[in-house]
Amino acid sequence: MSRPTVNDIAREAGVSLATVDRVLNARPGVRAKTILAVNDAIARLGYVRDLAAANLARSRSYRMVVLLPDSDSQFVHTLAAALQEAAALAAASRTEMDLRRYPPEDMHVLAAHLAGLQPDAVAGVALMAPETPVVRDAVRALRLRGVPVVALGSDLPNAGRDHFVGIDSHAAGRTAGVLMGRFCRGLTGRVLVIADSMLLRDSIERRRGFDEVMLADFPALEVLPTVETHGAPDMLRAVVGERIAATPDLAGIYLLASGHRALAGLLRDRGLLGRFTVIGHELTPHSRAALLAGHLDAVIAQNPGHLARSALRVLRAKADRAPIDEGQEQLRIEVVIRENLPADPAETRRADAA
Amino acid sequence: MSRPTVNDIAREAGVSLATVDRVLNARPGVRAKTILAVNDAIARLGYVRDLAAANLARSRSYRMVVLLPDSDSQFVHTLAAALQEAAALAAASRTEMDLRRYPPEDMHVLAAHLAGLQPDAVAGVALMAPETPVVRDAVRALRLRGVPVVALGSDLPNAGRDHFVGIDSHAAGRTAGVLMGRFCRGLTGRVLVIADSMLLRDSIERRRGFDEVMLADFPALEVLPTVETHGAPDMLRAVVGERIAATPDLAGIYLLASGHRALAGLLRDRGLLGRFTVIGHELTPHSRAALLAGHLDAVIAQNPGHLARSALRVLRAKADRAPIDEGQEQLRIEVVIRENLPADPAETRRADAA
DNA sequence: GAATTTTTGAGGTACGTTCCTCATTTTCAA
DNA sequence: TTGAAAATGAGGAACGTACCTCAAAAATTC
Repeated sequence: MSRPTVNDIAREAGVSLATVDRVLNARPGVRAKTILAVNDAIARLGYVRDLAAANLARSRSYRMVVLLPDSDSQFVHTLAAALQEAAALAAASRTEMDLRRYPPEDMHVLAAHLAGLQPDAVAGVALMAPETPVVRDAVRALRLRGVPVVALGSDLPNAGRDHFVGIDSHAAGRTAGVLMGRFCRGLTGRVLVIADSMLLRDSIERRRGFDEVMLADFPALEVLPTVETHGAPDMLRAVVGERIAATPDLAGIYLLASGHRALAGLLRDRGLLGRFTVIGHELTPHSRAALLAGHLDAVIAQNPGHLARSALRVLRAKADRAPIDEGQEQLRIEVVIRENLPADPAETRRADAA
Repeated sequence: MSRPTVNDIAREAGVSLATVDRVLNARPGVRAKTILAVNDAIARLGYVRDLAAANLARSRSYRMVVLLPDSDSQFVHTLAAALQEAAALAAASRTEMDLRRYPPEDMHVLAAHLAGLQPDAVAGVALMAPETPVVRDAVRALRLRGVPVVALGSDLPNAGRDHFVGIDSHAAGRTAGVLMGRFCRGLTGRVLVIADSMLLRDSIERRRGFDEVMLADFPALEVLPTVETHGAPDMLRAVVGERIAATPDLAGIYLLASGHRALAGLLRDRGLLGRFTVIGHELTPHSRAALLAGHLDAVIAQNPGHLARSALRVLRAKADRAPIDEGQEQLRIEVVIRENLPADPAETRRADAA
């Protein structure tokens, strides 16, 4: 009738509750034959462990440490907010989050942070960091001490992280390339690429994907060398301004990372708004505003809420040694234009309050 | 130190456990003043109800009925599979799903189905159906009997559903319009629109959004009247074939609903593959194949897995009278092109098995 | 076949909440 | 001031699982 319980399994398998428990929780002291009998009964009855009861009985709680760079990037801010929100929800299932920031320029501080984590006090770690040797070693050491590690937003493939939550930067760059090429259909000209720094793996991969597509499919467009702004708006205005002036046949601008506001300001001042196809990454208040105003044609994004929830869910699964629902944790490479811009979460909250 | 429990609240508020329980579960028989005192204590302690324990104690299980049209549409198939998968996961939290099909041509059968549901045996209903008067009345009656109803994929705004899980068809149509217009940059010509039936609300709204954008922003493109195929591939080949022949300056084709395979076949036979910009809706095995082959330029989609999980989560929240996390339940209008095509879930499973 | 080890059984407590009963106290209106 | 009604307290059982102990049974070794 109703769902079978451990007691039903015991009866069905003709063993005691204690034995069923030993099998279910992989405790020692059970003959292989008995294990099989129990598993048989489980399969016959279609037993599914009641997670609610199990977690309650364990009375275990999970402290997840999340490490983000302490940069003033809007994406990081948005992600931090999404993480807080996800953590508030996760609190109902005994998961708490400890969100920490580290100075983005010094990976030794991050490594020291990781080295200082006590395995018995931390159920898992999610971090967003570039894969430098220092970080790689720190992550490896942490995993050796038994702490699951999830790479957040930016992958750490060679650090042996347990999971990566985020999108494939190379495919994201390709997507940007296709949109740029198609939005510029019929045009012959050049495309300017702007990055914070080409030392970051994400930017490199985006650029690589972008170039691949442009070269193969849109030969009428020539992609210029990357202009680096180091996150400084002034630098962007100066360098990009000079480049625009020097490129009469400019068809498009590809913004690899941040700088939406500075670029919009520059174009506005020069009366160039809407003259080029502009494509960028990540949905932030600035890029959202630019999309709405029509200064920006498309954004390639990942959903920060999804990113945050996935990170916590995956860490929880890893901590429980439970399987992961790949379908649910697969982040999508979103293409956002003005028409499919999702409602602003801040707006929604304001409307709710009213 | 550790998380506060109901007992801590009782102590903090200076009342008994029974009173705390009455307040927490909105049971009658507590003075307003006392309620305030308890809520104060809750806020002071930062109490968060332990869902695991609460659900266990309730030992309530939730039977959700999901009703889908028994059409051979690939989207419905995909959604059904996603629902089964979501239900398997939800089983761990005492939620089971009863997926039923109804003949798509007869809303009276659906209405009878709804009328036959026992409120005490069903915790909630999700249904995908056009908003005919019969359906509207059946939904209203069901809600009056206390069963939460969620509209799935296609909204039922005038039936008073508790929630809509899906995307805004009008905005989806606008998105399709912008892509069509931009992908056809520089061209002057006509756009063919193909629908199963223009009696379906979704198709009407998509078309309306599409037209708005085309008219306002892309005057060089003229949108032709909708061709209806009634879901029949033969009909599509015949009618669309004739229309294509009659339209020498055809620039694009907008597929409002199904028919990806038939259209690809038709274009292939005539040697017209890749000649027009083709934009469609929903990611299915057929549209996926067409994207990969390059016969289809973009698809406007909603994530069926997300749709399924949202539906079950929202029903559960409604059944518990719990608040809904809007951010999480907000479906995105996805733009899918070849470069950001998510991994095929079937492929992933096969790879896992290997 | 005795001694030892391994496996199994029986029974209990705990987790944090829900929901019940019954007794007692407080409040309010007549 | 009294009587009825409303509010509160005290206590306990239950949900399904985890985890503990101790005793009994079975299997293994010499």
